[in-house]
Amino acid sequence: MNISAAALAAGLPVKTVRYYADIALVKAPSRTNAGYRTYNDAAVRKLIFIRRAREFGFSIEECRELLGLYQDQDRSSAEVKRIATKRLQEIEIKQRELQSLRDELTHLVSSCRGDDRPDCPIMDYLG
Amino acid sequence: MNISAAALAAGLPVKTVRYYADIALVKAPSRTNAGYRTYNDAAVRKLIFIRRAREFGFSIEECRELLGLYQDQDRSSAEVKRIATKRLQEIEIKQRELQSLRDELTHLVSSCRGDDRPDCPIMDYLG
DNA sequence: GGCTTATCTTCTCGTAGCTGTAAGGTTCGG
DNA sequence: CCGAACCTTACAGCTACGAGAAGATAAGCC
Repeated sequence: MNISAAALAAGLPVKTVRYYADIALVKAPSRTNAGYRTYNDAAVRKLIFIRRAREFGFSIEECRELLGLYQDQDRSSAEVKRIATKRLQEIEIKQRELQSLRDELTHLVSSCRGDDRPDCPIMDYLG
Repeated sequence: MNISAAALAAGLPVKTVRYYADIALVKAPSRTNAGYRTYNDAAVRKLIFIRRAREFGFSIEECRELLGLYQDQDRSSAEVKRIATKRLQEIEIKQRELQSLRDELTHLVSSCRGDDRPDCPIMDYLG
């Protein structure tokens, strides 16, 4: 499987797959004589794993750690749970931040007439 | 007022104030003979305006636009409201994304025993 | 005046996670 | 056997700064 077939199978852009190889996250298992990267099913599974982890918002370094655990027969689920819980807490913090931004902005937007006059509570608030 | 006094008054790091000058967002109104940036109250007000807008998550380019409107006597509040509404929608979209991530991750985390055995529904899901 | 220290300047590099583009080699279909 | 479609590396660019270097200037203190 060359890189475009692997990328397609993994649901990732070719550029991203090459980038992951560059940073040694998921390297191509082999190369052809001409230097083309060659992927097998196991490598594609790793790429899919990374894609899903990225969709959860895990950083590349966290993905690297998770992938290590994925391939570790002797892992403890506690370690996985610890990383996931950390991410969950980050999400919750972000949510609270967004909620307070939203509340404030909603208030400002709804109190702005939005006509062709310059008076504007949004500007008043910012200035 | 030199840059550190202005930064303090605006509640921004010096580095950020210099950066805003570099990108012509808020330039220092003047310079001393030695080349030191000199700020006045009007410039500090602009910096504060930008800080507040950034806290709402507006991009630098949006801040530039908002600052233009801030200084425009003939602005229409409709234009301000349009930009703010756009930001509000982005926040709402982000919130929904985070909520579904949170739901999924919460489910996975709570179903993971988190002991020293390798069995883990989080890994099962990702792999 | 002179000395030390704080502050200023510009400059470049680094961050995260890619994406775009250029210049060139390889492979494949007709 | 030729052009199209693929592959390679390498480098620039994106956001919004932050870190750090090297050197000029200012300010405080005696």
